[in-house]
This record gives sequence, structure tokens and C-alpha cells, in this order.
Amino acid sequence: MSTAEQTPGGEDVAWGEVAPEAARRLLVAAVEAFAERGYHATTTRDIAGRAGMSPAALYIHYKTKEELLHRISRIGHDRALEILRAAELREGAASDRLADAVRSFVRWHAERHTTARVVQYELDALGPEHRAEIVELRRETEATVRRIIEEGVAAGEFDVADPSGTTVAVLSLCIDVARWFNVQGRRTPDEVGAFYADLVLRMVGYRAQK
Amino acid sequence: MSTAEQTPGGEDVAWGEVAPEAARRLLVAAVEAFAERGYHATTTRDIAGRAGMSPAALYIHYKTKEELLHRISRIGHDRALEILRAAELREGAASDRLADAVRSFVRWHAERHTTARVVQYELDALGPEHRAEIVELRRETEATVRRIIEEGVAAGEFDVADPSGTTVAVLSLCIDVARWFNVQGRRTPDEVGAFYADLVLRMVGYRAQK
DNA sequence: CCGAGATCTAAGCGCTTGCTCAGCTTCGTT
DNA sequence: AACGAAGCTGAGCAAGCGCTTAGATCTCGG
Repeated sequence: MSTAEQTPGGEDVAWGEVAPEAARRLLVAAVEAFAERGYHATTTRDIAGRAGMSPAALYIHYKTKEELLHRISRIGHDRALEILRAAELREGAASDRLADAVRSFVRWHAERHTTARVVQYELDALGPEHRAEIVELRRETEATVRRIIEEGVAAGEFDVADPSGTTVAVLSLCIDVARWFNVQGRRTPDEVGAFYADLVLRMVGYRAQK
Repeated sequence: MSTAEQTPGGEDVAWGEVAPEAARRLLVAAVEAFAERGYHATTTRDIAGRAGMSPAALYIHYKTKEELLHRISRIGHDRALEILRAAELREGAASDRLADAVRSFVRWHAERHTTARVVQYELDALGPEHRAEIVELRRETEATVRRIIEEGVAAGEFDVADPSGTTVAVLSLCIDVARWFNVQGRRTPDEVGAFYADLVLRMVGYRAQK
């Protein structure tokens, strides 16, 4: 039952790598604003205001509004990929590793749904070069999940006719958690993660041997 | 194998109820622009331009840009709900009706992915009253799927611990097809629909009796 | 053939946007 | 004590936004 990523506490705990402090405050403010209203509906004045600064201060730390989005997207995608790779490299059966991957991946999307919403749904707002960079990360994300599923098929654990198609469906299901998850909802991120791990094992045709 | 909604042909075939012709052209142009760039990144000049008209012409047929989005969203949600209700009211086992619902619902989201993208992902851009109206339609959508699943559980066809949670997951999976579906992709809308119907039957723990 | 209503355009209004810049303050180093 | 770099602000620019208005054109019943 050991899964990665246990981060209680404030919304900006996860952005420790962003320095200096003013730049981090601006980035956290941007995440909140982008998640609430969307990238294009967010003004630089709004971001600066949330960070308690004047509109001009933003441009000391970031060249453009798009660079802010890119930094958020990059860090988020790195983290998501890291979570999946950690699960992939663990010891054990493919079914255990797949369940682990889904559990921690979904938990991240629920716990950090504000960030995840920006990371997963504002891709089109990136400029061409930045988007290409992120798309490459997403390819690796997909490849990681596909590898686990293919290993499960090879080991006879899973019953999957189309591993690629199933991978797309599984990731789509997990990612979309960021869209509907509500903090006021019935379930905690942990519970949703466990529930989704079970759903995904069903999708790949895994039968628990009792 | 009989499922609803078979609409080949041009992108504006589905908007027959919108009259007069200029209003329909504007609406189709808006769907394309919103799907490509997102609501907030789309200008009224762009919409009018795609429809081959001057910027001012838009305001003869629609009071605001938001009203355009509302009309699109309303028609799309009506259609989606109609598809699910048709499947619910059909004769047969719950598993057949659920598979049918998913198959036609997913096919619509793949075939009309441009429209569906706007319908499903631009909800937040609606004004408060319009959003409330659409949210109500989505509640009914969810209730329809939940009813089928609950009937399957009651009939002993499905093995589902949490029908509400499963309903959310199933709809989330199906809706997200609109985001990733690509016309150039390997699979046709029909194939994706069939594939997803199978996945969903697995998710609800249905065992085919051979 | 007329005239009223519907449809459309050219021009542009008022406002907001992303972003810039001159100058003020703060602060670590000498 | 003096200084230069870095952080930040107030003011504001050029461009683009949603939307309006005055008037030209089209349509069609009488």
C-alpha cells in the first residue's frame, strides 16, 4: 500500500523549486487564476493583484504571461511523469504496478486539482515551441503506462486486445479527475485513487486470484 | 447492433434547427473557432470573418458572443441527453442498454468532436443563469446513466459498489473522447464507440454469459 | 411601382489588454 | 559613507476587444 506523493499543507508547498519568493507567489497566483477562469480570461493585473504586487512586477520575473503558463505546465508534467515512472520501476507484478501508478497519479490530480486543471487543459494556450516540448513529455507519460500494460499482457495477467487504445482510455479517465474533482465532494483524493485503481484493473481484464 | 445518430456529411448538417441561414453560418463558424482556440481567445471578428460577414452582422442574429456559446451548448447538451435517453428506454437487459448508451454517446463525441469540445469544455464561459440551465441538463444526463447502472446492479448483472461514483467515472471517460479524438487517428468513431462500450461493461463488472 | 421591414456594412466608440519605462527604494559590498 | 545592482511602482502606450450606430441595399406584399 506504499504510494508516492504525500503532500499536505498549503497550495504553494509543491512549488519549492521556484525562487525567489516573489516569483513563486506570482506563479501560485497564476495557477489559481488560470484554474478558475482559464488562461485567456485571466489578466496579468489579476495575477499581480493576487500576489499583492503591481502589474509591472510580473515582468521582472517572467518575460510574458505565456512564460508563466509554460513554467507551470512544465513543472506539473514533470511531476506527473515522475509519479508514473516511480510506479513503473517498483518491484512486483504488472497489476500491482498499474494499480500503484493509477492510485498515485489520480491522487495527485485530485489533491492538486487546481494545478492539474491548468497543466492538463490549458495546453493549447502555449506557444508552438513550448507546446512541442510539453507534448513530448506527454508522449513519455503515455509510453510509461503503455509499457506497464504491455508487460501485464505478456505475463498473462491482463486481457487487453489493444494496449495503445486502452492506454489512451486509462490516462484520459485519470486526467479528467482534475476537471470534476471537488474538495467538498464525498470522496477524499485517497479514496478516489483507490477506486480508480480498481476500475482500471477491471478495464485491463485483471482477475484477482483469491 | 442498432444505435442512434447516423449523420455523415458536412459539419453544419446537425444544425438544421437553426434559422435563418446566416444565423446558422455564424453558429457553425463559432463552433469551429471556439473548438480551435477556446471561447475567450476567439474574437467576434474571427467568427464573422469565417462566416463571410462583417463584424456587425453577428449582432443582428445574436445579442452577445455569450449568447452564441449558450445556443451551441444548449443544442449540444439536448442532443447528448436525447442519445442517452433513447438508449435507456430501449428494450432489453441493462447491460445491452448501457453498452448501447456508451456506444452512441461516444460515437457522437468522436464524430462531432468539434462541437462536443465546445459543449463539454467551455461551460465556465457561460453567464450565471445560462450556466445554471446547462448544469441542470448535465444533472439529468448523469441521472440517466446512473439509472441504467442501478438497474443492472438490481438485476444482478453488474458488480458495482458505488453506482454514483461509477457513473461519474463512466461519463468522464466518454466525454473526454472529445478532447483526444483525432480524425487522422487509427480508429473511426464507430470503432471507438464499440471499444468504449466494452471497457464500460468491464468497469461495471459485467460477465458475458457465453 | 412603392415603401416598410429585414439584413448587412463601414466606421468607430469606449474600454481593457499585455507590456514598457522612468524613477524610487532597498540592500549587500566596499 | 558611498555605490551599483536588483526589486518594485505609477503612469501610460499601442493594439485589440465587444459592441453600437447611421445609413446603404435587398426583399416582397400590395
